[in-house]
Amino acid sequence: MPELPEVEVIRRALAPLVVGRTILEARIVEPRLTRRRGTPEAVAATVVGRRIRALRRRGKFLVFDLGADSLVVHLGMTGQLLWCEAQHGFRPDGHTHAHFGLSRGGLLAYRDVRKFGELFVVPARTVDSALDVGLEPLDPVFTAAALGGLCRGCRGRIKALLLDQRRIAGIGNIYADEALFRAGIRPTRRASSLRAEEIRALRRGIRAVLEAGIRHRGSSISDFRDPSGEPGRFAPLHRVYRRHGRPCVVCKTPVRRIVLGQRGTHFCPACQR
DNA sequence: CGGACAACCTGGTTGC
DNA sequence: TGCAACCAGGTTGTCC
Repeated sequence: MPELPEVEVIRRALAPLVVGRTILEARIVEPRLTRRRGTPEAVAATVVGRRIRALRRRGKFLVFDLGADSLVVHLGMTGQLLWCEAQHGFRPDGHTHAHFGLSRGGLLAYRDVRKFGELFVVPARTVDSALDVGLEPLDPVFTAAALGGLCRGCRGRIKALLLDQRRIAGIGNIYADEALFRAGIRPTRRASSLRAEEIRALRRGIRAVLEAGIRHRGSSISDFRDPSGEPGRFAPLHRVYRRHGRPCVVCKTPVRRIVLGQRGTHFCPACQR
């Protein structure tokens, strides 16, 4: 569910609501949430009493800046962060695994059907090393030269490179397929075989599709919701993702689906070489 | 290093 | 209608 655009949509919606508020209460009821590091009790004890200074995004991670420490949230496949302006309107269901009561009555709930998401606290100055993710594709540092360098140093397939969070941060299965379609590149190509012109097209395709995803408030296949519970509107605009068997929007050739690295992979066999 | 695979979870869809 | 099989936006660990 949540790739870079969805996480960014959540960040933009949540930041004006939570920044400046103090965490008054933290309830983490599903211990799996903190499996990576810490315990529910330790995380809760660290965040209570702290003011949220900023809300940032790094790849698919949301980072709540609490001063000396940062609270990090990853939404896995089905994680949601839902906002309740008034705490008495909070109606947790069986999939609501944590909630945070904030000053001025706000409440932030974490809901996650499949429980692949996680939540942990790290010292603020160690966030970067703890997350260990690569280039932000929407940052100025993500140049054609930078992407070219990654491609040259990679013997695998280009789609695998796009999905490798330690090289490029935030691209998931939907946006990888969509970016490769826009660039006219077959997902099975060896990354090191891309020519300079293809690398420029890929960089453009990646940025364009991520920006479009954000502009349309995310891709909701089934679970994605923004903090107010609204689904995104980008899914109907996907050009290849889960459109196998249907005509390519450009050339009418049927879109194909293959499995690459255990992930469903969609492309137009005519447009993508 | 790359690739194949299983595992972690739950629910929706498909096909017999 | 019932039920099994398969699929899913992600990540990690193991093995070869």
